[in-house]
Amino acid sequence: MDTTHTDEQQRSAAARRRRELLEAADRVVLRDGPQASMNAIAAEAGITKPILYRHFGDKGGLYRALAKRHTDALLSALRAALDAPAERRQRVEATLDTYLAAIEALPEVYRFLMHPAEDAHQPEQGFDVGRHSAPLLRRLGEELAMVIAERVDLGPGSEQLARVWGHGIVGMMHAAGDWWLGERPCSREQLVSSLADLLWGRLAAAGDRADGPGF
Amino acid sequence: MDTTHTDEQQRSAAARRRRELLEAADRVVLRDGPQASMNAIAAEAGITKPILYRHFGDKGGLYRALAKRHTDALLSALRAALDAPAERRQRVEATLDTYLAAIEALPEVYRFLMHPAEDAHQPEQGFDVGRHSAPLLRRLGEELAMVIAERVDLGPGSEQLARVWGHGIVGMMHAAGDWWLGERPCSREQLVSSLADLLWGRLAAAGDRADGPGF
DNA sequence: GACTTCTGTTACCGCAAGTAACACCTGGAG
DNA sequence: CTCCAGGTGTTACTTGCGGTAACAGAAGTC
Repeated sequence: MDTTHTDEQQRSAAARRRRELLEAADRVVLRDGPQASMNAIAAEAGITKPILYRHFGDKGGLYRALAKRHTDALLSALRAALDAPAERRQRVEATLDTYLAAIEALPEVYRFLMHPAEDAHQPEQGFDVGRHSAPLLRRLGEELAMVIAERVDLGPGSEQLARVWGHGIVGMMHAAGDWWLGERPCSREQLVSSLADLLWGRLAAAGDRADGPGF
Repeated sequence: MDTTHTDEQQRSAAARRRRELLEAADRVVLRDGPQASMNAIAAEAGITKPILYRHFGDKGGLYRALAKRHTDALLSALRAALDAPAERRQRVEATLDTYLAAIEALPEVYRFLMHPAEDAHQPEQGFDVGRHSAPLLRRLGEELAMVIAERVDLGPGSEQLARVWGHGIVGMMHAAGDWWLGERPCSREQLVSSLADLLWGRLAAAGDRADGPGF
């Protein structure tokens, strides 16, 4: 082609710019929390607001682009743990541990993805993360359901059972991880094995205590 | 004791007013979704903004008061199911069913408690529910942990195990319920028994499918 | 009648999302 | 060389929210 701007060059330039903007947004969000303003993000990127809006449409669009990066990274790590060649319990534990290690390593990213507007000292402006955290959990749940359905022999109604379990297990992992990240009541290994024990029916198998009719 | 305003009368009048305001806020939130504005709530109550602020401090205060009502109601229903005299599996199922019945009966309340800013067509102003949904789930998790710890014989480390399980089970129930409420893929009874099966270790007990190394 | 206290109001501030309108550069077309 | 097209970027604005003075009336107390 010619010496100058072809369409492809323009497109790749735009994509590169988009990546730069996303990285700037990432820095600001990780520094200021989820209530980072569009002005602040634009300033971090060295530009002004309307450019952000030209690239991402609105704040939700920017957020979605930002969340997709992290979400995809987490998902591929989980898939790897889930597909490793080992027996079931080990793989469940590895998957739980991968998730917990991820949220432990980058708690700001995690909080940004899952919790809207942490410290709203001023008004409550902030990324509407709640609306988008559901999609992440849903994706995880569906993904896990697929894996369960295609690997475990559950008899009739297996598909529905697998989906219920997929979402339920993801929710268990998420809630326990959220609580653990806040209080750090035990080591990661302990948490992993406790959760795996739960999934392995230890609650059902345990005996009642001396007092009361038992749980 | 005069003919008119004693302190107690004033206090009870203030409390009654507060209840009226909360009921108005409830109506607006349930009609307009979580992004209901303070102006709209004040208008519904037949007054103007500053009065709301005198009563509740700020928007978060109003939200907390609003959430506490629903949360307390849900919690007492769950406690009843959890404390019923029956064997463990039946009580687990009854508790799950109570929770699911509650969110099924009043999905708007549920969404308000759990999901921030549903339809932000305008900006993303809305109640910062995410910050407060965590407390609800935490309360549920801790409550369940107490029940488990005092009823089930778990041997050494039982307290930590019970807390992990409490939060994990609550998260499982929450995520599965959220997904079920959105997609309605099966009946409530089916969901309940599927989740109970999961807790009873059916995932661990199931065999591998013909292909692959098994999950 | 003055003083407090509770009710309520109007009018404003600050700040954030989002937009319109304008300015600049750079390369190709007549 | 000039004019146009499409990208970059800007300033300045609107709208709508949370939140807050500052003020006004009613009613009981001294």
